[in-house]
Amino acid sequence: MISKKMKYAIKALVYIAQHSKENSSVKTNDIASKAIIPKKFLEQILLELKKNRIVNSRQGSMGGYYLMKKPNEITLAAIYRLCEGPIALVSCASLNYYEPCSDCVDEATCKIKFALIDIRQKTIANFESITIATLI
Amino acid sequence: MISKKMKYAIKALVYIAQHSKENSSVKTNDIASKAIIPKKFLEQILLELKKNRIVNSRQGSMGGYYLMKKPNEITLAAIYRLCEGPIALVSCASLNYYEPCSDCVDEATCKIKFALIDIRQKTIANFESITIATLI
DNA sequence: TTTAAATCCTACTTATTCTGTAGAATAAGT
DNA sequence: ACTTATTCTACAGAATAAGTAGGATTTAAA
Repeated sequence: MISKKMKYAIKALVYIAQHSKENSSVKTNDIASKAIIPKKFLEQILLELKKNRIVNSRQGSMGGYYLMKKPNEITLAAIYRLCEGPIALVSCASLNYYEPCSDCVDEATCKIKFALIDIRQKTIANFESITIATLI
Repeated sequence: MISKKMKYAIKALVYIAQHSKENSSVKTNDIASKAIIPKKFLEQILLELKKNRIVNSRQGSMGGYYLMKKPNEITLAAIYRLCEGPIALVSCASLNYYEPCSDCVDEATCKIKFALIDIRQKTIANFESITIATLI
């Protein structure tokens, strides 16, 4: 199960994609009330999405958030990595966040590792097939 | 990422599958020391695997654990559900543990739900393709 | 029948993560 | 200046993770 953070992130991105017209931005307040997300929690999430260049923002009274990428370029995989961490089920099966298992007996012959690398590949493919565009 | 509990469960099941001969059982102590798993934690995990009829046990000095199913009948999906809960990423996309989202705006038209039901199906297929037999 | 060795059971602990809140600083438009 | 937004940092309460502790129970063998 994903965290509420990730669910809110998805809902917020979908909302922004649906409600931003040409050169416009969407306010945190609107997203929070319409998509039913605790506002102060949402602020933090949007800030993190901004740090990762998925959205950008304008401050001030005409401010708000807007997407920095096309909806079909924002994949579930990217959101997952941001909110939940590595997609791999164990660190030794991760490409970007590889770490040996502290309780590993023999990594070279560990069949669990190879099986979970296979799962990771399939999961990434699944997660990349879904984007904000498919959720609008 | 899976919990240590689940990783230990997998390792223990693999160890039992590898080391139980005809009518024999495997001791917690052996599993713990050879597979590098904290013993008291492992006890709890094996107890839970027993409650779920994946393993069975004998008490006493010749006691220990043995598989209740064939290795190829113990799927990653079953172990996951036992250790981590539902496979679905959100409760509203779960079949066995369905619950509506508390923050849902309109479930009937929620595209996130449908996308995550799709992900669930694919994940289940992936998790069922791996069994203890493939990890021996 | 006693004893040793194993599982079984319940409770507790410690650290971390999750899910938010609070409040002030900063920026921009009117 | 004033209003309205984002930005930043800190904090708090609850839940979960990852074990530990200690004894009760069961069984086989001496």
